[in-house]
Amino acid sequence: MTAPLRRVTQRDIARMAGVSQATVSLVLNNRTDADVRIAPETRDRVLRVIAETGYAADPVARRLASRFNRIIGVFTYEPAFPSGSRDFFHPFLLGIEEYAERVGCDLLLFTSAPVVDGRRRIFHQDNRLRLADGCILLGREIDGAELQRLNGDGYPYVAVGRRDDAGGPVPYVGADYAAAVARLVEAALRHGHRRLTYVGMGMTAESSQDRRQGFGAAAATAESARQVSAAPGAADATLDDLLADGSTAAFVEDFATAVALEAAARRRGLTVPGDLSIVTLGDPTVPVPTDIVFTGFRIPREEMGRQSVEVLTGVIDGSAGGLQQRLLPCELVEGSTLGTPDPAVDRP
Amino acid sequence: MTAPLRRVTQRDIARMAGVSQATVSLVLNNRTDADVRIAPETRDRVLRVIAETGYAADPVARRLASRFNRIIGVFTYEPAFPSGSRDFFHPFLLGIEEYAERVGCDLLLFTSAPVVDGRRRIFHQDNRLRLADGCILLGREIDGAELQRLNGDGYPYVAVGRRDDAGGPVPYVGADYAAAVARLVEAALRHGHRRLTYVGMGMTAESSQDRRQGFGAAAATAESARQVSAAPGAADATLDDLLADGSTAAFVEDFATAVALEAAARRRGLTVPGDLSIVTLGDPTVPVPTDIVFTGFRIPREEMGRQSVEVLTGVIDGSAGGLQQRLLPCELVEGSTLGTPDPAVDRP
DNA sequence: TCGCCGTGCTAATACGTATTAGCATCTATG
DNA sequence: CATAGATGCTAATACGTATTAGCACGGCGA
Repeated sequence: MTAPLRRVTQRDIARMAGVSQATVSLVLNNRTDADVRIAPETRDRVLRVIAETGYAADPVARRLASRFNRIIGVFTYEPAFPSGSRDFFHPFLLGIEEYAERVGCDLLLFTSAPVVDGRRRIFHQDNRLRLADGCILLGREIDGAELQRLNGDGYPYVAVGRRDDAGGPVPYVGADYAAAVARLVEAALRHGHRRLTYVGMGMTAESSQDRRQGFGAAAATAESARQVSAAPGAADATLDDLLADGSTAAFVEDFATAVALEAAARRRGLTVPGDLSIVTLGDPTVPVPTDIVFTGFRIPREEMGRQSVEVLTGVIDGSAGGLQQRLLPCELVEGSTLGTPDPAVDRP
Repeated sequence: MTAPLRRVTQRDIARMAGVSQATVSLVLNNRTDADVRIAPETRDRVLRVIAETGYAADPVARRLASRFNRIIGVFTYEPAFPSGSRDFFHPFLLGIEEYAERVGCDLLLFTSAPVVDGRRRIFHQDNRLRLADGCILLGREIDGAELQRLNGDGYPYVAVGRRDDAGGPVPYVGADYAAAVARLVEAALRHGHRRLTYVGMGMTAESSQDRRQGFGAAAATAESARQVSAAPGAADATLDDLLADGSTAAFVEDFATAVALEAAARRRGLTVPGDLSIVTLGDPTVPVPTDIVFTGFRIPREEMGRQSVEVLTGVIDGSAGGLQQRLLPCELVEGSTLGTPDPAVDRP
């Protein structure tokens, strides 16, 4: 083991080439402004020494001196790994990674952010946000107070998924849930469904609100359009509720709940979609094994990742005018769980 | 939009608290050495101002001044995303992420490294390795010259997967392929197989060498133990070759090749494992759909990721003595493709 | 009274780069 | 031959933090 030799610096290069440190920096950055002139021989000499030594500028010092780092931060607003939802977030990361590579940025995952009260916190004692030029926020729910603080600090960021204003507009790249749900509702109406039920997970997350709003708007002409809440574990109770209401189509926010509901229906001898149509409203957030292809839609996760980087770079260099909020369309999935309801019969 | 307000610095805090910048730094770092003393009242005053302003030290400046960054770099030595192998590498990343979180480090993905001649390069014009305190290297094949350079520079790194020396020992966390393959060969011998064939992908990667070595050592007592090379596309030719040789068991390095081989055998009316046993030597590196559970082993990818971070932190702070090379055991998979060979019959 | 020590803090400097004002030197021009 | 302008480079400084030598002050013992 040799002693950790000191890093080669611009000073060393300068000494070797017989110039000043400033000249090395100018050559390195290929500055050719009108008021910065380097003789070709000098430039070559410096470049030769750089090549010989294999010198590379220290990015940390560079960042301190100038303004940017070419680093994009990624903050995952979910409890620690390993968690069931990690597969759900992976495609976002792939898109982010792909676009970051294209624009020549490195990606900093803020794995060091501590978990307090079951969720990650951006702001804490030893906040490291500034390592990156800007940050992408991932997660089902994002604390509005933290968004507000980011806005206040003028820190460049983009949320993946639409977010309500928080002390100003929040830049985001989201999925157009409202439109996707509306199209599914319309499809159900065309199939002859008249009593629809939205089976949701909660009310707070923007992604839930958007789905509910799309449902409510599109189902306005139906005979009945209710919204209830349910969890995967309560599938039987949910099924009872649907049957009691006479609903023929369930729009289920959570994929796992849809799977459980279908299984419960089958156990009772009901057919899907004959006795009950089940529509899912997005990809599984936790892994659920099933052989059935549910009718529903797909969230353009990779594309959202890509575009979030695109928007972020715009926010960082200030070139993003009003284009800081985007909603991407979701692709509908033609599954086997939405169909024409059987003529009403007395059900047990 | 407000003008991008200047960052709050220690100077600002110092001014507000009526102390010097140095004092702020000392308070912030909770220094309580014998020769550094801060009166409790002063400390409280500074801390109060810090809390009020929400100040957080700039990690970049901190890194420039001190030595460490609490950033672990991850270099993926594969061509750009999207590539088929990304799912193979995901579990490594999960392990890395998990352990990084535990030790409070952030993760820097070097997505900016350019691809030259079909592979990523660590060293290039605008080398950013120094952003991180150390680096984890991922990839099937890693350029020995680059490892040598890392060793020469004294840059802390760890390879995931065993690597040959390169101007010195290479720190790594690998999988013990030799032992895993040897156990599978022994199982085949116990089943009565006498003519074995290793179906490989190449000779250069260390992971291939280790498997071949384990095969060769354990199969020494067999009547015949050959090694051939093959690709998934040439499954029929490979099958011909196996039958001509009279091999009853194929040890297939590449998962996709194993799947193709089984399909080819089935098309010819052969049974697996009756007519031919097929053993796989690791997880799929590209996604291959199959319903069959192949006998083989599982690479402890998440654990390798975790331990690579552990080793790296040791290398960085110099506390890792001789423990810089680890081989982890692979878990055997009891599949349905290794069995007792049918009594030899004339095959078409 | 002097020296000594402990206490609490600050001034100065280093880290490695980018930027800018400006100093020499040389050439062209009147 | 004085001067203006172009050319090629450097000195100085900023970025924000960590570290260290050392200053000022008060109390205490001799």
